[in-house]
Amino acid sequence: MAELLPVFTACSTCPIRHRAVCASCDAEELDALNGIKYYKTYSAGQNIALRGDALDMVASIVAGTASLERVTEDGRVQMVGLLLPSDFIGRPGRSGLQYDVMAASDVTLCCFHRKPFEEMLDNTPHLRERLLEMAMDELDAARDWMLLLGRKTAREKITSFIDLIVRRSYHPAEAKLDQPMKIELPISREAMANFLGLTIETVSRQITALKRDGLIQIEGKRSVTIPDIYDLRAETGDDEEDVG
Amino acid sequence: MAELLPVFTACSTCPIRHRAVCASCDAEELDALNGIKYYKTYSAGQNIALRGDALDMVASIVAGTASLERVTEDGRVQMVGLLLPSDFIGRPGRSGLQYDVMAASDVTLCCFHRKPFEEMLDNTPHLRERLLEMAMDELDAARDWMLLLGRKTAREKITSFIDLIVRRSYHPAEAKLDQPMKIELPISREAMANFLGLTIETVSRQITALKRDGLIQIEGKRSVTIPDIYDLRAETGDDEEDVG
DNA sequence: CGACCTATTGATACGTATCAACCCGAGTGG
DNA sequence: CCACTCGGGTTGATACGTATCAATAGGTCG
Repeated sequence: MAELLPVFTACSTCPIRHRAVCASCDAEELDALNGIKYYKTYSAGQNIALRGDALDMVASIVAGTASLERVTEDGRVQMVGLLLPSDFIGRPGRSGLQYDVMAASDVTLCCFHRKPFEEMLDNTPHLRERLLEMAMDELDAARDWMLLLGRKTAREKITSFIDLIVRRSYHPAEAKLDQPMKIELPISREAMANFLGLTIETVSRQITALKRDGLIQIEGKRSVTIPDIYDLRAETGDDEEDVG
Repeated sequence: MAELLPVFTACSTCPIRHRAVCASCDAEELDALNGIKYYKTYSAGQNIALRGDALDMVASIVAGTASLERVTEDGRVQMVGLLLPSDFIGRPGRSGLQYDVMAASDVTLCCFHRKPFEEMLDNTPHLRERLLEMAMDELDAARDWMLLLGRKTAREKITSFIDLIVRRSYHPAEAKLDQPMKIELPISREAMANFLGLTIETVSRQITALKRDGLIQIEGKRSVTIPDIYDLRAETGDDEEDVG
């Protein structure tokens, strides 16, 4: 099931080197991190850790997609975090997990045992600085997401999600917004439903409707082409104002 | 409208001294902060800053309640942050606001101009450490909130909100959970609706229903007595597991 | 080929939104 | 001191969007 994933040994060749928690570390700091890291892989569907567990590591996602999920007493599931490569798992200073961490696809993690990582945090201002930056970015993203969950229609939710994946798939500099764009949905319909606070049936129906309306084309189940990203964004319900 | 609020001049007598961003500062660091702080008040309903504005300060809430809000293009409003005393406003390293900041009641802020505060961050490890801690706490809270917005029923949303206010109103140590508890709702019905992703009418109806069911008693509009907090919590939809 | 999993499509139910009327207390002005 | 207005809140009737229940389709693997 899990295809063999390459093992990266040198941080300098790491694909997430410039976006992850180590992004602003200098060569010396990187050396120190390099000494305590280890890689770990999970296959799609596996849970990486469960709510209430003591997780004695923190990690960066090197490849694949993980999700954070919360569940009601009677089993309704809400995704509360979508973690793509370079995103960070775990909370320094606290080992008790607040949510389930799931591998949405095959996932490779660059892990650090909690203790040595926390010690490094104390000695490495760059590291804590970058972690704060990332936490605040996630907080902003979480707030966008709350608007989506609380106030958007099913159609707006789907278009917003596709736009989110577009934005994470293209570097802003190299994106050609006036040409058709193509993305791979990183998660299944069920995971999308859990992300968006919908049922799988509603997700499916809305995707069909967007296809019918010519806003997207679908090849297979996961591959989406957006003929005009502006047309799609006009359906997200978002204020146009370009912030951030 | 805005009653006169006391002006605090010494950090040592500040009511939020031990919970705010300055909580883990020592006397010397506090002195430095004290030198650059200034107080500012807003009256209920005023907006403190709007999305897209450049906010050249950061601040702690000393008294009152503020909210962060996001709005769709056609005016639907979702609250994305509920800021109570000791909570922090603003983002070091970025002046462009991602959301509107509103005074939900009369509010007193302890403000710092952005530049000197950011300089202090660089020289004061305790400060950045505490800020990271607070950002991660808010992230956890935001994720609970996402479960609420995405998957909970109206009744569960209301009971969850009341429980949230209970938890913020009583220090865990001094709370007597087996006795009736009394709180003041810090925000209007409309603000509750925007917090919970509901309409004001639904909020009103659910409160009436909880009253009818004997789970709460209401005096006036804002004062709520909870005869049995466990009964109320049984209605929140939350997994009982005590985490965090 | 059959079993299984994911996704799609259809019919209906239900929860919350919407539209509308009304209530209540506080301010305001005659 | 009463009539009026205004904002916030409650209650009622109905509409509508999404959930639910159910059947079917398509792809993959044994």
